[in-house]
Amino acid sequence: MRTGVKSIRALARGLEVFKAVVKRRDASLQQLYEDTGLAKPTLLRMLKTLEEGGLARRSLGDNRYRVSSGARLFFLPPSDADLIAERAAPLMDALCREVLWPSDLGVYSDGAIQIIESSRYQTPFPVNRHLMGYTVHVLMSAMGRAHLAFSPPAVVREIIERLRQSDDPYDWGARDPAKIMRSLAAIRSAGYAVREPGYGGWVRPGQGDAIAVPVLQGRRVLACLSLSWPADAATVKQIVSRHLGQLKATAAEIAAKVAAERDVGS
Amino acid sequence: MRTGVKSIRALARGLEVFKAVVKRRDASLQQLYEDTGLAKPTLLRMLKTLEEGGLARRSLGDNRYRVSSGARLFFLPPSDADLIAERAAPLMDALCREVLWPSDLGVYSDGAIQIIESSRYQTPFPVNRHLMGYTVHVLMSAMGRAHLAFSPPAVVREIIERLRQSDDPYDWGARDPAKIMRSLAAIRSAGYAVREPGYGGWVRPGQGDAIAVPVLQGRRVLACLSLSWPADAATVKQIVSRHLGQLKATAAEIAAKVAAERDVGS
DNA sequence: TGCCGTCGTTTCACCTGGTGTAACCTCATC
DNA sequence: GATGAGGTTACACCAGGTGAAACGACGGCA
Repeated sequence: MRTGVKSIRALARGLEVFKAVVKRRDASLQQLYEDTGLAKPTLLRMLKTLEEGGLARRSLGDNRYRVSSGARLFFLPPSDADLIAERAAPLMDALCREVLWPSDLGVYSDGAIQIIESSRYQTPFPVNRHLMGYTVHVLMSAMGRAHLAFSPPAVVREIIERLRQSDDPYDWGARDPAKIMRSLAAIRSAGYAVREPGYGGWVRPGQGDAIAVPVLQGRRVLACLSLSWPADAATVKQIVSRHLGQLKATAAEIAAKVAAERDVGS
Repeated sequence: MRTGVKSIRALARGLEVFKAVVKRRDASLQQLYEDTGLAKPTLLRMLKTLEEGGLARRSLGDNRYRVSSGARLFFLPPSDADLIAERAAPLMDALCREVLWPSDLGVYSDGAIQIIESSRYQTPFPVNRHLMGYTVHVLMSAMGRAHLAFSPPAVVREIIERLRQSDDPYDWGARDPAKIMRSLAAIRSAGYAVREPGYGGWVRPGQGDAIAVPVLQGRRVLACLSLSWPADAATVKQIVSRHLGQLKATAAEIAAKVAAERDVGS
């Protein structure tokens, strides 16, 4: 993105003040003055603005500033997927710079894999963009197969059971569990998943190909990270030998970042 | 307070942008442009700033802005007391302007009444300030007695039981429940509580006096609202005849505001 | 009661920094 | 490859953000 946009000092400082109020649950002007180093008139104006914006309030009784309870309305608790996507984004960006091919991040949700982040914008190659929020099929896509292969048996059973009831032809593979189990074993020993041959028509200017690895937290698959490229540019073997290591490393970094975040939250 | 402080436009607009992003869970620049009416370069700069401040992020995959999950760190869930205090403050301010004597707002917590808001700053008379956060005794203070008198019997029993185990001499009245019950009945029929004679030494330049009424939500006492004045300025009878109506009306308004807020939250 | 120190508020003049128009670039669609 | 929509950059104007300094309110102390 290489954005040369300048930021707005007045706003940045206002946010600093807000954070300072949050940090102390209540704060006097003097304390904020000491904490932030801003001039008192400046603080007064900013706190007035925060107050009018519904983020802070000033108590009558002690003239101290507090976080407005109305502020809770602005902060709907973020989903796990949001958190993972946010931690993953810079790492995926870095990966894309090294590898040049784009990668996607997906989570299992409701019988499908949902794309929650993607670096397709970052690559100069004509792969399909507009993928965010779309879903791909568990049994057909590289990410779905990686998710299954590295999930505990109980989770796998549950997902398969769910897919048996699906009307979608792409999910009908769930009716032959034995076959699925064989592929999953192969994926586990290889360390990565490819998509079911013939699936993935969504890369338009020629067939695309993809591999996927899991983002693991203990035994749980948090998400899956894929790498895509036009099929005519390289074979799976070539890509694996060149980039599988980087892909796995990125997945591990994502897991580590999310884990670090979890600790803070508790 | 009558504050002549000016607010900061850049900050106010930045908060608007943030709210706009919150409103749509994710938003393109174009959408924010339409929603806020701000120029796009302005939006870019503000969003950049929000991003750096950890409140927003821009997804790689679709270039859309979302609320950062890091914003969660700023958000400590506000307590009920905070919410009540915030709703009550402007009403207490108004009351104080009419009546000229200050009022306090308290909630029962852990065997005592905690002062969570106060309009003592607003009154020109030399009553004790610095009350926020202090606690007063349930059986002795006007607010504590109002709390008990208008609470359901089960709650009253629980509180009395708690106070029996207190070391504080001011709580020893709990050892004669029958006497307490008689006072509570009297308070209920009068519609307001006064403090136990002799209690309330904390109004310094001469004894102070106070009456208190409950802020009711259904059968629950959310908080208690008191009105204080120097004992030599007026008798309880005079104050009751002049101001009890206003005090009760204010308590009812507080209850209504909090109830309205609750509905939004659900 | 008067003095003093602390903390909050107001004033005001400087000039930085926020602002929007206009031009430009990128990408998707047909 | 033309068209249009959405996103970004450049630039020049001047509103508006800024902090020093003065002022005011309050509490503590003796």
